[in-house]
Amino acid sequence: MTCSRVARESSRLGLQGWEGLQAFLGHTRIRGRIGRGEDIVGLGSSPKHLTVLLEGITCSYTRLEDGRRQIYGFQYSGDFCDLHRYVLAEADGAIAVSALTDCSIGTIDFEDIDRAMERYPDLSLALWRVAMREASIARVRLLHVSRRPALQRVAHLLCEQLARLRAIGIDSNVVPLTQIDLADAAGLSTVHLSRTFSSLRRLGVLAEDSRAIEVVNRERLVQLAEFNSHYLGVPVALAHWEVSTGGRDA
Amino acid sequence: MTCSRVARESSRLGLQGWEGLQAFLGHTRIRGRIGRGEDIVGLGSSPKHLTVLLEGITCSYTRLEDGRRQIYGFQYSGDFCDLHRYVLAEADGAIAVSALTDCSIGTIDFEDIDRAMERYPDLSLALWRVAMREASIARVRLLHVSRRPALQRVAHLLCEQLARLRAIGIDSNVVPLTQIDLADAAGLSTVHLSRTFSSLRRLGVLAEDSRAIEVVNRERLVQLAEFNSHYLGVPVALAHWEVSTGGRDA
DNA sequence: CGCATCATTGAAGCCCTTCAAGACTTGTGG
DNA sequence: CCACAAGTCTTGAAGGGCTTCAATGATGCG
Repeated sequence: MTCSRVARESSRLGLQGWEGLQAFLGHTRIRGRIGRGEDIVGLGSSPKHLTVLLEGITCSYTRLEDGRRQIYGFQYSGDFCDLHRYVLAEADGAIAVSALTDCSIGTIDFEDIDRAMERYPDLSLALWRVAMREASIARVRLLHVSRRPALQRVAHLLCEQLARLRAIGIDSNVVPLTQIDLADAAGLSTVHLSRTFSSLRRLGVLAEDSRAIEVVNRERLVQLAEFNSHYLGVPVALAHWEVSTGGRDA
Repeated sequence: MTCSRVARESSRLGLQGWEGLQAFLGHTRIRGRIGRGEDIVGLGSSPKHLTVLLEGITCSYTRLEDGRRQIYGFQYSGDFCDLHRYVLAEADGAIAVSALTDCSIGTIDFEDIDRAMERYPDLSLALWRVAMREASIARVRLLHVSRRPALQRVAHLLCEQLARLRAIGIDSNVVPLTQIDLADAAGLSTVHLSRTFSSLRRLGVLAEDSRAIEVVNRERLVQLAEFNSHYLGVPVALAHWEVSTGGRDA
């Protein structure tokens, strides 16, 4: 079941050939579980394989000397954790990935990717496209952090997470992150993020009582954020292919 | 002479095979001159070709409804202006490119790229790598805009421009941009950027008198910015290949 | 020479940060 | 089952970095 997520992710992001998809994903090795808070890809490390998130939520981030964290993006079930490392392995050791919930992960050796791309040249275009979507997300975040006040910035972040969750089949109104995570992604202090949440509750966008981050007025949220999901590259047709990795599931 | 810049850019960014390089760059068509301030790639448009900057400086940016501009990156002679559009043509019409100085540009049809990549599969990896370097720059900017005060942010931006200019053979202490451009890239108001420049002059980093943005103490600037050029992927060996595009030079 | 662009400086004020303390939740062990 | 600890969230108060508004100076181009 987790494996189908990988397929879905790949399919929705532009992998067009079924064969290439198989060739690529067939090499996924189930690696087992990672506890919440642990690093999946460390700051200095550069393993020779790609990490696939099978279940759970992770974030890519860097830490400043003083310990503050900047989150570049979130990964959900089926996302690649460190695709940027495939072409810039040496250059981009500055980005780490850590588990925000308990996760289960798989890996695909770079060598296997190399070989799959030799047989299916379109695969590299597909992966390039996936990587560029992440880049788009970072650019949009830059725009908001740079130019938008906290309320819109947070609203946009919430919209984005809901849209991405929906894209992998989770149609919920709850954003499964902590305020701390959102603050580190939005470039705000946790204190001010909490105050921003108060405003959003007062505006009737977030649930007043719920302990979870629950959106009760999606339309208003989108409107506040001036959210346009275009940059997420949500597909026209969302295929739901099933694929077996043939792995020993942990 | 402008054409050699294209070759140099490509070579320094990981294009390893001479043949693939030729096959790719041979399709460059000289398009002529663009005046300062003009848009090279508009906000809604999506032409079916790649734009190569042969001479001059451009920036990629988006504009908010109120007219404010966020600059994502600068392009110098030899850089691609809109490589992101090759794999995400539809999705990323939100980014425009405009000329910050008078420029001369060339184009390469997407179709020609497709064909070159069929013959030289490594070409797609090379271009992917080039695109990822841009993404790295955007991520580093996000980090600074999000977490660093104006002084360090501006210092870092200046370091980056000097490093990139040096990488294309321009070893100058002058950053050929306006304060307005830098402010829009750093996410600061022009007023505060001007004040930040005052500080940098008082610190002996920028020239006191010069009207241009002239760095007189590079070491101190790097130190202030905590600059590490790693993310720019500066090559170990910087080849200086010459290549003729065989075009009618405008 | 006049006009547009760019740069500088002052003043007022707001958004957000930091510090600090307390409430609430969750899980863990006695 | 309760006590305790650790993590998360909330709220208040003080202060600072940056923005906006406004006016002026400097530069360069037709």
